[in-house]
Amino acid sequence: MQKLSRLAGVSARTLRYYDEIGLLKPARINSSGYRIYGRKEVDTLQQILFYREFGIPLDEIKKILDAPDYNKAKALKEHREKLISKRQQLDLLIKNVEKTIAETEGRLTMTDKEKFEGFKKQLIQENEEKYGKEIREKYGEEAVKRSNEKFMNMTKDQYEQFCKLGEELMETLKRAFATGDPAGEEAQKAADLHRRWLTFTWPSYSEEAHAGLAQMYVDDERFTQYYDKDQPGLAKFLRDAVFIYTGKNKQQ
Amino acid sequence: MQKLSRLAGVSARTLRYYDEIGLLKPARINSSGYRIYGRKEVDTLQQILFYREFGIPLDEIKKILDAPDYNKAKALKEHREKLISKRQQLDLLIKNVEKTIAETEGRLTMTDKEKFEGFKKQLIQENEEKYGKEIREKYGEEAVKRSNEKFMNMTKDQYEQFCKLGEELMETLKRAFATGDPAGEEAQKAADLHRRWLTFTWPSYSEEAHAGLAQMYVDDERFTQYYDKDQPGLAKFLRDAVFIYTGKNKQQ
DNA sequence: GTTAAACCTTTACGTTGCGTCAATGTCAAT
DNA sequence: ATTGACATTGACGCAACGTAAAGGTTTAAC
Repeated sequence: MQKLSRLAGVSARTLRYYDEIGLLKPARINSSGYRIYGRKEVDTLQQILFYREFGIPLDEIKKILDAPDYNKAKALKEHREKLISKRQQLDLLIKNVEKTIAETEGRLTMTDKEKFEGFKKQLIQENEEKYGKEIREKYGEEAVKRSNEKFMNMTKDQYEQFCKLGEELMETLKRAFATGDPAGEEAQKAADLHRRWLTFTWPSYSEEAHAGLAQMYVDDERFTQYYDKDQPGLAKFLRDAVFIYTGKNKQQ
Repeated sequence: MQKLSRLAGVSARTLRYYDEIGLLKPARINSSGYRIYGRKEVDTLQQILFYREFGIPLDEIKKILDAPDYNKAKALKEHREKLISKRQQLDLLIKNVEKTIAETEGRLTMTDKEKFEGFKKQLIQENEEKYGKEIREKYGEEAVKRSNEKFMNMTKDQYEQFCKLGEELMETLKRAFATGDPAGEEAQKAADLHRRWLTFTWPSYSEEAHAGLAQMYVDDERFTQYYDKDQPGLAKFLRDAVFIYTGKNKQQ
């Protein structure tokens, strides 16, 4: 019965399985086919679980159970050997994986170390200086940390995509600005590119955060300066487009 | 085809399985249903094997294969984490097993330390003094070492059995001696008990060694003394019984 | 007394990565 | 035509259960 299963913390299925493989037979079976377990079976089950915790396969447990004590000790020692050799294999695997990781990173960072790695750090610092405080205040220390982590872990490929996306954004944005319509097709495409650009460095995307950042582009002059340097009004235009894109239609 | 399987060192079954799960589809299938693999597939297989060596499950490899490079590196790192946590679990298991082993041994040696452990050591010394040299000469240093090791590793239960068997042997031997017939039922029973008694401390049993030892009982006075102390002639009688038991019927 | 909830049963498929038959078909060489 | 090497699909097996499915039993509530 399930008293036993709950008592020992194993599933009923497990008991049935142990019965099936002959590891733990019930004391008797009543008229309606129910398995009835007695005190002795409880003890046996405890022993089974005891050995199972060590990861000893069930068929070996079966042997151990009806073996004298000295064989039990021997079995434990043998099992220890198996575990140890397993760990050695694991160690080897880990070593190899780490070597491979190191190599891949070596390829990525060594290829054009100054250009890529230098740029990266610089950009992070800029990122930190520019938006860090704001984002920190708005979304907490954790978010910034995760964002920087994500950026630090970017590979060269990702970084190149990121840059390309930034350029594309700028081009699209300028074309959209020429139309003058922040709800227009081009402007919305720019807003979408901006979202994709963001998700490269942001750990998670939300419309609120996106809209909030867009507003910051207008409020923070360092931002405004960056977007307006060629086309005055570009920051405001991007904000409007993003507001529409995110559904935050200016009512904030 | 099997060119590929041999080339890459995997079985044909493996290739079929990889096809089945969609991990590596052949380039095409010819008119009679044969799988044809091309250059590209060879490369892919190499990659698969590369990741497989790290113990990465096949469905993850599948994901990794059609993912960009930066995700491959990420996957490796994630896998490393898994391996490390696996190793931690293993370490825990090993620690527990070792603790248990230590406890069991503690119980065995502490229970009646002087009585059992003292006896054991004394017996080993006696054993060494008495037969050590002879056995060493006859069967080599290794055999003695293994024998002593086996004895040292005996548990209390085993030791008790060993003693009981020794007593039973003596009783049976004396009864057999009274019949005067070394080929008789009682004498052969004694010889068999002697064999069982030996296998407690001998790493392996052979009829030659058994017969050799029985002869030693007669040749070495320390042995003779032990067996003859109650019944003069007992050592000789045991030797004769063992010779018959082992089939070495005196012709040596 | 009926009915539902809780518990039991057997049967059987799914999991992972192939190994290992079995039964049968195809290709190249003798 | 035959033989041997190689191919195919299909199926079971492995460890230790989880997870239904389909149905019988017990117990408690109404």
